[in-house]
Amino acid sequence: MTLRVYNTLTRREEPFETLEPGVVRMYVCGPTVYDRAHVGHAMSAIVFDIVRRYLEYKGYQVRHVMNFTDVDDKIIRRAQETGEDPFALANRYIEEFKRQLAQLNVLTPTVMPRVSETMREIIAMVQGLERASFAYRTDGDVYFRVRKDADYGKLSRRKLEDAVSGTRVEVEEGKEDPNDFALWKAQKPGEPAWDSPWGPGRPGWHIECSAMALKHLGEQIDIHGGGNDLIFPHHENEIAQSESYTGKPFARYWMHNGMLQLSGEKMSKSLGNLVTIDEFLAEHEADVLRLMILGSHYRKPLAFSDAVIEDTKRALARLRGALRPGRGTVESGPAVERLQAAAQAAPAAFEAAMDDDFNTAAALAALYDLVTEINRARDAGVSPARLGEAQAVLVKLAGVLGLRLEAPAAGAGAEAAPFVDLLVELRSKLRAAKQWALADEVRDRLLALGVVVEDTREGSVWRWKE
RNA sequence: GGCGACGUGGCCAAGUGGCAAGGCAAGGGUCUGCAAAACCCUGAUCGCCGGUUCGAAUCCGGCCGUCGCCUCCA
Repeated sequence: MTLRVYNTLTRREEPFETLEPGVVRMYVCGPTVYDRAHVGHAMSAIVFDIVRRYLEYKGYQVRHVMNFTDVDDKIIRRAQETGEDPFALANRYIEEFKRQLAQLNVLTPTVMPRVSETMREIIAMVQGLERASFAYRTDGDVYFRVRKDADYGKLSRRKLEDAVSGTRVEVEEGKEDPNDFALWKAQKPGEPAWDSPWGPGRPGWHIECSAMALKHLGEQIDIHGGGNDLIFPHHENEIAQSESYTGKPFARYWMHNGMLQLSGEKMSKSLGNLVTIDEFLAEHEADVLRLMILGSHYRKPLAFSDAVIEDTKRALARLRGALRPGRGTVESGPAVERLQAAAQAAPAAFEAAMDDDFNTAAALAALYDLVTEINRARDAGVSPARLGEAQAVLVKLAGVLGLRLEAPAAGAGAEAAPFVDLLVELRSKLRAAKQWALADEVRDRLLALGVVVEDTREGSVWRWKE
């Protein structure tokens, strides 16, 4: 099976072929670091983490670049409001986001460049565009000449005329066309600035990504990703700049994830309906957010609500429950054969789903099917060793999706375990003596302390409550 | 106003021409002293109306509804 990927540029699913065999160059737009990151940012990072993990599972070497936009109007404004140094402010949020990515089990991108570290390349690129008359200057500003770019609008399928008739295009002094966008902005009083051929100033919003992709991945890349709210104008403008500069097609596949919806609306700062990553992680595990995302297709909007979170927690408990050891002794026979057949079939079903434009919901269904078979086998008394073979497949495939499937490490768990063992053992004696009331009280009170006790045919087992 | 996406059982959500995945919830059953977990079973004429087709959730047209982009946005 070959991987097929939906390409926003062509609005179709296409077979995935890389520019260089075995290597994937992937650029994903990271956040503008002026405020705390919310779960929408996490979603984007997780979606492309899954893409990366699956590509690596398929044997590709992935060069994954995710940028930080640390030079920007909003950062400067925020810094002016708080009196903080804009670089210090940006740096703080960068470190915070990196920590959150690690907590979310997102593999560290190969490179995480910043605008402030890419200034030389940005300036060179603007100069190149100016030389080729794709750019022009007005005072200390430099604009991209949209009319000069014949296929401008091909990603968002927008015609220049449509935008012109709209009322929202801001009219700025000196622009030849309202659709022209800034490549370089002249310094205003109190703003940080870099020296350039056009005087002190800073880059416009879109040029950074073009420059960082060029610097770290080359003139042409395989995958360019981001949220679908970036299609226009950000990615449209990136294409315009990069392709006008190099004369070559920029990205082979444009991938865009859908937006997280909170009470039916897109989660965003302007609407104020957001949940920060730290707020989420304070109450739920990282696997919960990831499993929510995996449950639907990455291109579609995803419903985010307390009800969905709670459902997902229970679904996660089901996945984890399949990893319980069991105490059977059956080493062969129909139950074992059935389990082995399921374990063998699972990877193929999983890959078929993932090969179809990363259909994680269908891939998860393959995992749940395996879960059912493992549980069946356990009920049928299959030995821990035979069970373990199938469980290893489950753990491996879940790992490709970035799910850890590890129960949270209970704080004082290690020290408390012998005491819980003792209580459970004593309770077993009570049960043997049919002292039901006392036995039930022990179980109830342990549950209140976060310990789940379950009685099986082979004896009582316990685990920390999730 | 322009561009685009979506509407599948109580909820979340796959499926884009051939008997409608999966998860959660609900009901019934097995097991159990009880419980929990697990397993088995039960349930959808796929927004509405037309059309194409031997056959449509899936293609085409219309309508209704929801959402996104067009300004910063993952």
